[in-house]
Amino acid sequence: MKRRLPPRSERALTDLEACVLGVVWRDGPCTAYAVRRELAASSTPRWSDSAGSIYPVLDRLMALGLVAATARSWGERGKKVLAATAAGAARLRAWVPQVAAADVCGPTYDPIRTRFCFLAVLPPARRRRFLADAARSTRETLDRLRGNASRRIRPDDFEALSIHASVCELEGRLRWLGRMRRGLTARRT
Amino acid sequence: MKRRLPPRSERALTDLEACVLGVVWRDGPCTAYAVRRELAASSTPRWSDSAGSIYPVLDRLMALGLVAATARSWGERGKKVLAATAAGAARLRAWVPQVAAADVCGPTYDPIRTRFCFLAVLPPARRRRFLADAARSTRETLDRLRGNASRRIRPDDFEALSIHASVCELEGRLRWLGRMRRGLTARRT
DNA sequence: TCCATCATGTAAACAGTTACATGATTGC
DNA sequence: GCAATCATGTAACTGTTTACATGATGGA
Repeated sequence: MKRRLPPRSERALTDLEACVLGVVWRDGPCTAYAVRRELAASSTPRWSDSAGSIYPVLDRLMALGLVAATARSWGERGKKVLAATAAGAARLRAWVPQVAAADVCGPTYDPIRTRFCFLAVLPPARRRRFLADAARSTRETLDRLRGNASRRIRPDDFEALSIHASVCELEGRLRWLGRMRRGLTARRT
Repeated sequence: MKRRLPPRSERALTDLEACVLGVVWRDGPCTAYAVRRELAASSTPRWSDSAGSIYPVLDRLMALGLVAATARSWGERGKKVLAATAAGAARLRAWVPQVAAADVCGPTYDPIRTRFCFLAVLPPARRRRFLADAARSTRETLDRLRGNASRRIRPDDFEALSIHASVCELEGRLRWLGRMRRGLTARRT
């Protein structure tokens, strides 16, 4: 029984690893706590803000030599100030442009769409309600995002600019939901 | 040290569990293998088509009484024909409309957007290339999806209709990428 | 003085992936 | 006869989450 998983140093970074590396590169020098807060505040809460995920990832990045820590005295345990190394920046530069590969550019996973696939399980009246609820909830999020996006954004603040991506995505979803709604209503008569 | 995770029967279904339940409900009676093929063929390959994920999930669903299996003789191990129980259909009916809750209606996780957030790590010329590559790759996927969506779709085939959601999403992404591209180019001069 | 926030971690549980393993059936 | 597909699973691993645990700092 031969297991030959490639050693970690040869494997591609996971999205979480790359993301943490990116935050350290962009915001560093900073503490692990700050990274955690940053990820939690992200408009897409893909990852939990738990310590249990960030610290192991940072340990891995340090073992790979992509992130370096310098100790500062603080309290009993001290604190570590993190920064991306030159190798870390290079690794990030290699990771970012990988868009053609695999399924990076395909449709994303959308819980609404997944639920919609099984809409036949609901009676017709509740199908319409589903679409109405989804549209309302999406519109609420959209309004909130538009509020954030209307601020003045520096042209190199790519994270802030990325809010526009979410806006366009949700606008697309609303168009789709509207179409589906009209489809259901048309058939009702 | 008290660990009190709620017992499985009280916990909400994960999206994968609900999805497998949904496929069994919709396509059943069918084998586990057919469910696996179905998930693999899904336009959003969120989950791998591996046996190692499907069989444990089906075991859990059976333990919960949401899916029932009847054995058929086939080869040495036999085969199991699966179908959703009444409780399974009820559970699915409860799961589908949960759209207001939590982050179901927020922006999805988009690897492109995540990469974009760290675009500052690239020199300006490569930033433009990133956007061009992402747009080309997205357009390719979009053309393929539009091909599928142009077929005649029965009005209650919600899975087929859900392709339109992916189309709208990718159209939204293209609009965003175009805007970002113009933004970069404008500043270049 | 007390509370929110800053700060660092660990242990257990769990979900999901990868790789391995086996065999039957069907069509060329 | 052989390859593709149908069919069912297991074992090891790994990444992530949940919950627990501790303590410092600074402001009300």
